[in-house]
Amino acid sequence: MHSSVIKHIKNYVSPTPIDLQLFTSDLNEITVSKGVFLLKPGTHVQHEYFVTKGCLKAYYVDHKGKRHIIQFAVENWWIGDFDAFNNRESSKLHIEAIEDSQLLSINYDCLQHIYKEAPIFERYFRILTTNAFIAQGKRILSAQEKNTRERYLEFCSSYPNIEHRVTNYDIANYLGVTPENLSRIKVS
Amino acid sequence: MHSSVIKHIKNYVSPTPIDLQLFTSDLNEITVSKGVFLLKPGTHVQHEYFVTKGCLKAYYVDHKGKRHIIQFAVENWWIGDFDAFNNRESSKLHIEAIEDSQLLSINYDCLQHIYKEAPIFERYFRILTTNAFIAQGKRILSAQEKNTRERYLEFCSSYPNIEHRVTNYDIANYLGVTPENLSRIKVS
DNA sequence: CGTCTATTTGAATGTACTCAAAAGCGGTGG
DNA sequence: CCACCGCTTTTGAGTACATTCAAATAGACG
Repeated sequence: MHSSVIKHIKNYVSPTPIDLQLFTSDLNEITVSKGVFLLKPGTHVQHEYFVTKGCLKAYYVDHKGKRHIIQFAVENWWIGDFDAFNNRESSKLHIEAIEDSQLLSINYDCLQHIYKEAPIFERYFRILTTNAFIAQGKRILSAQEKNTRERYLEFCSSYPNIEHRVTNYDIANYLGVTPENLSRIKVS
Repeated sequence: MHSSVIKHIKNYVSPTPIDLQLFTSDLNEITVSKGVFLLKPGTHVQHEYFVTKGCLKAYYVDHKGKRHIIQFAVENWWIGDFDAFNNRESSKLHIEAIEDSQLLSINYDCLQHIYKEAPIFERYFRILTTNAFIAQGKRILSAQEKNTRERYLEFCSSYPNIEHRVTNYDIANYLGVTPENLSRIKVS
């Protein structure tokens, strides 16, 4: 039942069976239906989540009521409010299931314990975070350098098939444009 | 001579003297004058750099010849082409000294050796990268949510005093606006 | 002092935005 | 099975903000 996360881990590092046992014994399985919130603003964030099935979105609602999609997560992605989780603050994000989904959750204190006992996971998350940081840097560059159409096409190729799982409304908010504008560029 | 990086490390983790000795023995001191390039595109990236004195910028030149500032680095910041460094690719960035600067460099192979011998540095860089990732996420949100003036003021407060060390031209490129536009918002 | 670069100002253009409304689509219940 | 409801997508018109191109001014550095 933890096979997908084990496979993911082994893509990056080579843990011993004991390391893996330590890690997976702290995971909990969660099932959420489409439309259900895993997290809402103001919550004390105790967990991060690995998606084994389904699709979710994390978004921020600004002071004008505008929604900004921080990330989508499909199978084999981690999702959470990383700022709140790591800095022990209350959440500023909504995390909502876009499809019926299955997740594995890891608790903050458990993760600290894992880091202490099995530093290989320090390495695993260092590598994941480095990759995420690099990808996010490219997202900034892309927003500065490219127009809406180019960014939309880039988005579709970097999250394959996601345009069929997610509304244009959400994609527009991810790209930082209005749904009207995204619609227009798709037509012409 | 490595005191500033040691102090920085101790802000995040608690290495043993042996760990520190291992780390600092692999550092090399570098002095660069204003205007000198530490890195140019197409170079095989072997090092990342810790700034002990001075100020540098990392930027990308796109296919239209436009410059995009990826990051500035002042005292106690790490700078480098993280994508190229971590993925063993050739550089896509320019890194240039804005002031006469002093740096400590760490070699890729040395760093892998350090990770193996002293996993505490795996932790150090995991924490730094996590913080950088979170800060960068805020930069994306800020660009979507705020206008140029608000972003400029935010920039000045998050990099204190940097507006006196860096040209408006560079700040505009960092913010993803034209120098003309930045000039206008500062007047009115 | 002269040159080179950075900054400011001006005018015209363009892209994306807002507000508004219509059309399309999917799901639910009668 | 169809009618209705809510949400998403599309279309339209007017507006705002940043851009481009051009030129003048100011500042830094040798």
